[in-house]
Amino acid sequence: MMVRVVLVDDHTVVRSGLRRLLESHKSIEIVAEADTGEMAYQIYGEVTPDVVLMDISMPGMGGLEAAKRILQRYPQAKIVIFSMHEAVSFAAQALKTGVKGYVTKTGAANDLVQAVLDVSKGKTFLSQDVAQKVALQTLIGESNPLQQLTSREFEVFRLLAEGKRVEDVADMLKISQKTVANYYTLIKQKLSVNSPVEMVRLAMKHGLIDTE
Amino acid sequence: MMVRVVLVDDHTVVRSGLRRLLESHKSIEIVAEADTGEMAYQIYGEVTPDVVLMDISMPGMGGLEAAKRILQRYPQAKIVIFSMHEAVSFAAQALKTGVKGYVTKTGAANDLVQAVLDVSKGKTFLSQDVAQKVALQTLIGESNPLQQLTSREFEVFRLLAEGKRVEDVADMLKISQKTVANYYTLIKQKLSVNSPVEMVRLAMKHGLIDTE
DNA sequence: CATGAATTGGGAAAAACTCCCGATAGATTT
DNA sequence: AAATCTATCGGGAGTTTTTCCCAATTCATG
Repeated sequence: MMVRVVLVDDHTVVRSGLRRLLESHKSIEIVAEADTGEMAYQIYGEVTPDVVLMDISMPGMGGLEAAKRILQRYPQAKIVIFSMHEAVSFAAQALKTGVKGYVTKTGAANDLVQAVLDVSKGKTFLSQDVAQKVALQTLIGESNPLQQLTSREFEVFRLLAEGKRVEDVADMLKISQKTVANYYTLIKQKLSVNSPVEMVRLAMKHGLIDTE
Repeated sequence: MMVRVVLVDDHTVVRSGLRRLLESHKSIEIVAEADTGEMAYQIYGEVTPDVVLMDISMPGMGGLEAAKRILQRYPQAKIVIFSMHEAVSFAAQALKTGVKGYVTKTGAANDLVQAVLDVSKGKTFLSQDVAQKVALQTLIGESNPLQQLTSREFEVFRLLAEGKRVEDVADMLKISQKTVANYYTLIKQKLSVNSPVEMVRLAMKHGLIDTE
């Protein structure tokens, strides 16, 4: 029984690599590829694959947004998110949207195959490195305030913490500056930060931006 | 010939420890102690010691401010600053005020004795760990933009980089918010930082705040 | 279908930031 | 000793940001 997979990533080279990697496993078959979230949604309807493997960061609608759309239309869809971010918060955001697997690019190569296979069987998969961090945080009893943020708030927070100005964020998300400014205020309240500096440090602490 | 020393630190316990440490050396004699910068200044006039060993961080007028006052009145005073900060910038700020020695608390215990003895002989003393960093920075040709800041600007920068709000800084330094705001603008220009993120990175890079 | 959460943004006041300027006090130079 | 320079401190005023309040949609879920 083959596991039929759709590959979604905006980089052709990466798709080729992933295809090779996955197909080296005899029970996995790549039935289609897409290079945007929009296309992924469309293709899903056409081929109804067993699993969608999707990059989290893509121009236009990102991986999470695309996943959300697909899940909305096909609630039983099995999606694995493939991400460069090892931060717990990203995985949390992803899993909250309903995807079944979260794999980091830095993890073991076999993780990817495992994730696809596990998810195809109805299991959930989370990369070792992320699982490790979550476990530690939990055991230490350290709470992650970023969990309180909604998907959109998280996005805005991340961009602002990177140093983007309110105006830039508004442009990037195609919403008004007013909205971003309002989110900004809301986020600061939710996270109890009083200054932009504290916000940046919080983001650094949680690995959203690099310390350097 | 005994070296007559005045000890300045706001923590009684620390003073006791330092006294013990220094007096274990037969040629050092603690002739007085002070727990504030103000008192240090006053005592200096009364006992005119050979060396003043002063903690950099004390409530009220800090160690550097106190050193400045003493040096202003007694330009030949020999002062050793004792600090928790290993960052080059702190040492630079200290030496710029005219103190003769800078010793870190994390350095070797013997450094302290050595610093007092060296300075009493008219030499200058700088902790090994700091010297090491300075040397590396110099050899690598890396410049330290924080050097451009005046003493007060540096102070304001440090507090802001820690996440304090303009208002908090104004309260702490007992100056108006207006002044802090003006400094803030000036500092950003001098350091060419455009966002809080850059400010935090710069401060981290130079060890003013922890990486975490 | 109703309720609630999430997303979006307007209006208006408050706060922050910027830029320019002046005052003072010490230090340095001539 | 007088003039100059630098650091520190803040006012004025204009611009920008932030805040707070509120409302319209959309969408999911009970």
